[in-house]
Amino acid sequence: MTVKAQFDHSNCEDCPIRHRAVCARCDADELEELESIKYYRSFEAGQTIIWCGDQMNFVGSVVAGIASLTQTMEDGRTQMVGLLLPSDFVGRPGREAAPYDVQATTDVVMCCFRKKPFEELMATTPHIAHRLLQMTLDELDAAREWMLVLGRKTAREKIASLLSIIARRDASISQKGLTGSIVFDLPLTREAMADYLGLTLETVSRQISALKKEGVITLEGKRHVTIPDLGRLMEEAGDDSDGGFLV
Amino acid sequence: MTVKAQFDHSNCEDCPIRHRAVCARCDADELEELESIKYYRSFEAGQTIIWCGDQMNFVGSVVAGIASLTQTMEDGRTQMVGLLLPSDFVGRPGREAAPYDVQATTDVVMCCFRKKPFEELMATTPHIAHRLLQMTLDELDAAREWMLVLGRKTAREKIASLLSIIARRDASISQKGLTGSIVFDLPLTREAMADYLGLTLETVSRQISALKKEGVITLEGKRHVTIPDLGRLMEEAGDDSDGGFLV
DNA sequence: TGGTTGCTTTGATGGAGATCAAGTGGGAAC
DNA sequence: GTTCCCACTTGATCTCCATCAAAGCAACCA
Repeated sequence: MTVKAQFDHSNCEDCPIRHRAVCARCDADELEELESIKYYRSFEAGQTIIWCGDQMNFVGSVVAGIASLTQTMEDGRTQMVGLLLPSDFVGRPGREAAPYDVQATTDVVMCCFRKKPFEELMATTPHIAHRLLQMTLDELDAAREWMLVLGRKTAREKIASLLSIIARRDASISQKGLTGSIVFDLPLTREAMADYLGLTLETVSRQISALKKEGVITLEGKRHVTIPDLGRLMEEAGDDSDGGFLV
Repeated sequence: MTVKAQFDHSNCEDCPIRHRAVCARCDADELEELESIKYYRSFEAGQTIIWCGDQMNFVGSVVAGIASLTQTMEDGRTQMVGLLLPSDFVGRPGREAAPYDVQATTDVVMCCFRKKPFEELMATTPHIAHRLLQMTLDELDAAREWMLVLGRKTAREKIASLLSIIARRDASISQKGLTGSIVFDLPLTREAMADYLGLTLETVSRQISALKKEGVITLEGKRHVTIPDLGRLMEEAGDDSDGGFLV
């Protein structure tokens, strides 16, 4: 087994997969064990990747597309509790059952590792465990920041918060306009946004219309968004943080 | 260094400290290193243990009392994002700054470990890192379950959810009544409950009065609560889960 | 004893967002 | 081209909770 003491991810920029957790390409150079237990799975939009309560026999990272973590009450009320963008990790080493549904919001490609071998690898490779702890702490911070959004922000602020998260997260992938404006396609339906924000889809629609009318955002069609001034949007979100934790 | 491969916490029942993370007494038998870097700190109710953004130079567990994790917006709106009961762990190995305020809700005693030595210990003691990962995953699950409460539950359900958490958490400490009823003292002011639930203190007060009038709970004074039927309360909370993740 | 202070309760009112209900528009299938 | 379907928008109304305001109550102090 050849394991370097430290990961060097300076070359990850070229890696289309960009795993934060276990970059399938980058790490492969360092950990052939990872490579050997790796496989890919595809899911169609709307498909449920993991059902709440199911046995989980793999962990992995989202390579392409968007997946969501969702909790549902008996009467059907649902709350999205996490958004998985490319490079985000899925799975709980050391856990049997999934604590919530994982759904493909768009078409999704995942890079998976069978759980058992991955856990064994983790046990023998301290820095993978350490990396996983760091990532879990990031997720925890994101979840807690989102609790502020859910508990205390107005509908308008909630929308602005979500848009600025996606903008900042997407900005690294999509092009920034010449004037510094950010352009991206909303990867979520109004209903999915509502589920994430603890609102109804009608309220989401109304607030987006309002932001559009006031020039905070521009819409082409229903999904193509331009944000001329991210600072303005973040003010609308009541956002004093750098948003580093979020999603 | 004498480190057993596995922790045996079967004797923790007698341990008043009951650390889930690093039981100061129990682990001391196994890890004298932990003992050597351990110290205690006391905080008065209302005192801020850690300010958001501060350098954190220790990690530790709550030994007695209740602490809360709080986020505050510029305009003063605040949201509690976590409740730390005795045995809960505080701190982010590998992190510099605290992501939110930690406040003593009641008088608090903490068992602390200086961060640097603790991290070094973690690096050389895989199962401590593993234990920390498990705990962080627990916290993440709790945070996400709370997102459902904040996003989708009514005021009444929120109150019932909070009461049943405290009841289940406290039940192991306080006595269960003869009829199976649970008795405990609310460790939070109405305002603190409101901050946790994303409500106003008036709404909290009204909902508690309503639950009392309908016999779901009994109040002696303002804080002493009896829950005659936990099942009933959990129905009120809209709670289908076993609540295993929460707090 | 009376006053202050902090926590809590209760009442009256208003508003943000939910709910119910049409209606729009664009893409795919026929 | 027409039809259907789905995501979305917009309008009307209602309701739950926030807000503002006042008062109750226990502990503590002078």
